[in-house]
Amino acid sequence: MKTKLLLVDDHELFLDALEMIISLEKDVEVINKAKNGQELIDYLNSDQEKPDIIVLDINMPGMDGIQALDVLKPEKGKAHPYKIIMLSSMSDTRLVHEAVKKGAMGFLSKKCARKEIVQAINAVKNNNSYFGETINKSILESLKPGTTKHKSDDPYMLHQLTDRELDILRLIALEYTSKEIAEQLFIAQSTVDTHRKNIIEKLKVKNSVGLGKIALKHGLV
Amino acid sequence: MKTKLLLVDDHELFLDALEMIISLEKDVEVINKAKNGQELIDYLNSDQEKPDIIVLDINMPGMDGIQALDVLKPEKGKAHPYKIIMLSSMSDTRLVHEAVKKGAMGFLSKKCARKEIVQAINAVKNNNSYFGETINKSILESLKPGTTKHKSDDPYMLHQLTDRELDILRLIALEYTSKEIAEQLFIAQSTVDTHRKNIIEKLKVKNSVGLGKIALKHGLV
DNA sequence: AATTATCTCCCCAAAAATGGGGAGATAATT
DNA sequence: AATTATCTCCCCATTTTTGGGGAGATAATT
Repeated sequence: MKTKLLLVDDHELFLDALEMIISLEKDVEVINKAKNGQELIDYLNSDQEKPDIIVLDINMPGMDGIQALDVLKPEKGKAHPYKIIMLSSMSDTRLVHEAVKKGAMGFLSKKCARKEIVQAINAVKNNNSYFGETINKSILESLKPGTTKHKSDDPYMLHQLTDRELDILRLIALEYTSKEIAEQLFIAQSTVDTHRKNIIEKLKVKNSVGLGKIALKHGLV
Repeated sequence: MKTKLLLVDDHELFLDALEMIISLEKDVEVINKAKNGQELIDYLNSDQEKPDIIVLDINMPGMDGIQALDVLKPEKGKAHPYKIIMLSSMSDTRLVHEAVKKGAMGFLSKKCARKEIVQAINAVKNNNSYFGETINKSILESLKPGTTKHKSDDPYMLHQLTDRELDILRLIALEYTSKEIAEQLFIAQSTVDTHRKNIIEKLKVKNSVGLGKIALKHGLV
């Protein structure tokens, strides 16, 4: 029986290419491809053939890979119904930890060599986990003391903000004043100011310029 | 004689995969691959076999695709020595214009279907240009009246600033106040304020948050 | 010689943001 | 029942930014 794969990536070209690489292996077959998290979920909820392994890109518009992992979370006590290999452009340690915590069994950087993806599939197929060489290096690197990480590059930085704070942050980054934001959201200017204060505090920046930069870095604007 | 290709992308996995897709075509051959702009330039400056067509990713660390185009620019009056197809994750109209202006003959989104890359190669091989369907759509979209173009994405936007203004802009983007900037540059705070005023005016933004975003976009910080 | 650009600095006033504090309402969780 | 989180709003004062004006010094260009 061939191992059944489902590939998820928003770039069709990459998706096709990945399929070709994987199809060279004779004991593996790609049963479907999805262009975002939603398509993945929809497929799994349908009554079509279920995959053994899901290769899941992290950066996707709409529902991203990490969010998709949340949805795929198995019921308490049960094992993960699917074996998952994450793919990412950046090999960010935090992302690796996050993904593993949410049940991923493998993690590959897109910078990895072709053979790594095959190795990863074989490893995961046998219930082992696989983390690319690049990833291992970056994990070791991050364990070194004294390595200054740019806090503002933390992809989960914005998770500590509430929904409302995200609204406000976005509008600040769009160069609106507190008064304008208040008018748009039908709340008092003082409320906007309070939110602004709290966001600056939470994100550890000096002023609204810092807020704008973080919003930009995280694709909020 | 087979058409000789050189592929440039920072993701090795994608590079390998792209090579496989292209290798299915019998009149085309991939003679080399590069992982960034510098490797590309180095290869072209070496005495190794020269490619007919270069497939060039835009987003790469270090020297990106657009910068590489600058370096590859032919001497005045002469035609481009290489035919270039740009690849990009985003199909940004501005990028397309920029790339075409700098001599690219094709532009593809990574979202494109597999066959598009083949079509693009064939078109460019015969001295035609090729722009993916996705791209065409976005160009047409941008020609629609009422479509606000993002002026802040103009890569030459900062050229209108004087050296001193660039200094100030950078410090503002680093979240310093006028007073702090004045102290660092040994000038009066009023001078910094004047500069700030002028920069906001020149860059057509609403406030310092806009300045921060532009500085970030242009790698000033 | 005259113009232009740049950098510098100042005046003024209004608007906005920053940084403390507190506090009520609601909803969710423990 | 009590705690916690979130969103809302207000008070205060201070600092910073915005937006208008003008103007002198210098250097470069026409």
